[in-house]
Amino acid sequence: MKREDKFHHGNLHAALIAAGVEALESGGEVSLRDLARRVGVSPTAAYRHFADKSALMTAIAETGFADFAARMERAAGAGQPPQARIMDQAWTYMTFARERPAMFRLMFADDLPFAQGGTADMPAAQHAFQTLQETIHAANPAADAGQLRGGVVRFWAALHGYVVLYLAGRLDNEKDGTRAGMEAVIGPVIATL
Amino acid sequence: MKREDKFHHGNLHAALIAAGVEALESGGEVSLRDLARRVGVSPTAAYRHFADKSALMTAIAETGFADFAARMERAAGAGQPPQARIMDQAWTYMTFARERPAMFRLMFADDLPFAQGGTADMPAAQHAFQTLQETIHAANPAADAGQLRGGVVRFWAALHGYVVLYLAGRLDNEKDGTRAGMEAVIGPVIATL
DNA sequence: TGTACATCAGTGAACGCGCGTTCACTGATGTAC
DNA sequence: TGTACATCAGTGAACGCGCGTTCACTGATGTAC
Repeated sequence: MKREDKFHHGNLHAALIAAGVEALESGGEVSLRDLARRVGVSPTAAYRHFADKSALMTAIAETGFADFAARMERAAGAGQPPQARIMDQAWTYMTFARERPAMFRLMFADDLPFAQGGTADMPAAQHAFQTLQETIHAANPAADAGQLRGGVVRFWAALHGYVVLYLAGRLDNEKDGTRAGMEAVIGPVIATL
Repeated sequence: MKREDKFHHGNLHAALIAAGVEALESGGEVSLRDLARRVGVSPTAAYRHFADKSALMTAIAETGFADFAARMERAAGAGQPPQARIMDQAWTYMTFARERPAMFRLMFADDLPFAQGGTADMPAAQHAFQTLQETIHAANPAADAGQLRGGVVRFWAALHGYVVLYLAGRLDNEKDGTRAGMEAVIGPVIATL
């Protein structure tokens, strides 16, 4: 047992985050009081570990980015030609959003402090972004920095928009939810990189 | 004065929607009670005109789509070659989102009843979509139905993703907020249509 | 090894708030004769 | 033209809820001598 496995008390920090993850998986809104309840602790106790609610939410989002980055990295190493690896990452992105929609929304919410000025202080998010960037660079090694960035943003926007519209029920969910459906839409964008 | 311009009471339906639009422009969350307050009426009165809060929110979103569709149609008729008209629509989309971010978020929220199963019962939304579809069709008259739909979804996803990431502060807001910045990213997607 | 004490992770109660919705009602409007 | 009446858009009070956050506190842990 590690030092963090103390029973009587302690480890509340991690427990609150875990409860938050759980709450996100099982639906809607996450409240600080509810997380305290799940952990079996008074609401006040959370303030010993987080400055306020948004700090807690940021920490929860961070675990989402960690999972996300790990999946993206796995996908990036899988296929053979860069284009196929990019498509694998696209499907991974889509799959993550479908499996953990509430977490996905939190990660890309715009009312959290870390949203301002990008995710500079969110290493896992940076990591996922870089993984993608490297694969896109591999697909077109001759590209200069500007072209590369333009390509990354283009691909990311297309993919993110597709996923977001899908989650919002704005696409044809039967067809567009399949890998083939996604490839038909995203494929030509990859070809522009 | 029309029949709807009654003073003493009446016209609450329109007044509540107008208050909702106003509340959205001036920031965050919209509550039914707050709208009633703005109009100078008891919260209960709203239920004479809307089944519940989400019906009110849907009506508010509807006015957003009406404005949006009108702007999109104007943009579609402006430039000369189809590609230029498509880009005009892209910039219009982006501009709408920047000018009315809270309304934009409401329109594309996924927790409103109309989100389920697309926006079939939201004529203005359909209208905007069709305007875009027609311009894209004009850009490639030889496309069959499947190709056309694929193209529309591709363009829409790229554009929507770009705008959403922009609003969430995930892009380089200085550069990507300009028309030139957007064109560099979106242009190659238009070329795939 | 045993005692004194500082530290600090927790508690419990409260503050002040706003929300969506329901209830029984009132009082002005407009129609029928 | 005047009266009786039904309609229906509003009111006011309440229900029950949950929220984030602050306050003064307690009681277990671990360190110093």
